[in-house]
Amino acid sequence: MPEATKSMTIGTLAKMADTHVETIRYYQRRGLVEVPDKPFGGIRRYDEKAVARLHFIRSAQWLGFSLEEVGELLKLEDGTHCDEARTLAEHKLGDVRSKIAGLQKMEATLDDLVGRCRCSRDPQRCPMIHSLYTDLSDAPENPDT
Amino acid sequence: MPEATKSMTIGTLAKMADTHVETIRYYQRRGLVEVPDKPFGGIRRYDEKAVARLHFIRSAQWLGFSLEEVGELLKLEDGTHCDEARTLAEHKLGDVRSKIAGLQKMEATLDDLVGRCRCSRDPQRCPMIHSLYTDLSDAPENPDT
DNA sequence: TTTGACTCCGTAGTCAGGTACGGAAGTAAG
DNA sequence: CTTACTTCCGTACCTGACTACGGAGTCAAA
Repeated sequence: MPEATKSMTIGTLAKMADTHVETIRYYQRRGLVEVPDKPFGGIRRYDEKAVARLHFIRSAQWLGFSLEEVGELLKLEDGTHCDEARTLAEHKLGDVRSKIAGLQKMEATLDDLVGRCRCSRDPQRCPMIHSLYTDLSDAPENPDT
Repeated sequence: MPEATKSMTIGTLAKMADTHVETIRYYQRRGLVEVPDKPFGGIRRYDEKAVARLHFIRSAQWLGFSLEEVGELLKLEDGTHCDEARTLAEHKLGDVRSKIAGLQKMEATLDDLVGRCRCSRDPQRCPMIHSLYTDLSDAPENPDT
């Protein structure tokens, strides 16, 4: 582990994590990112852990977790609420698995669609798209909750 | 195909699609759901196709597509822009596939977590959660766009 | 030691995706 | 024909996740 980038300012941190200062502050307000102590009347500094945390938040979000859920996932980190953590992780696992299942269904449908759609010269022959409806509408019995 | 439920009112449609009247109207405003002609001074009626469309919208949304994207997917339906449609579907497919990959990574991590987290009596022993960071933070190079 | 960029912090605005409200008009049951 | 329930349509409001703004303080290079 390189100790190179220790003590970044929030601006540098933002660049490192490919996000914006205001977004980081927003996460801090929401308790997702720690607000480091600031040296008397000085400026707060951040390290690589903050970068990693921001990456994690962005990844989890991209995968469809809300910031609230991300917060829960992040609680698993401290290792102090092991039982809770396991329960939470099990829940998330269920979540993740049904998302995967749903996406795989969509993958199959889209793949099928792309496969059939070899009708470059005859638009009339491209009606299989209708399967988008039927294939998917019976997919998730009970989306989310 | 049963022709049973022809000519539902918007309220019935909402129930059938397990959604709300106002949501349907919102989709109509966004052009995702057709507004049928109304008989002079009467009330608009909807059929099974509308139900299917609403199911589709909800499924696609649940899978992480925005209403704007859902709109694009729905354009595939008329079969008149076959090339465009295929391109669009290919894009979505790429999207879907990387989401699946990301979620599978998360699944593995969570599964591992749940497996290791057999430390009901010793919280200190639960530090593997850190893998959430490292496993995921190098996952999607370029989330969304 | 001044200047320009950056930080801090609070508050306000934005955008997506709904959700709620309210009055007028349609409709169905008794 | 009245009463109760819907529909219609417009506008306003709400939540989540940012994004922008402004004034005061900090810091580092010239």
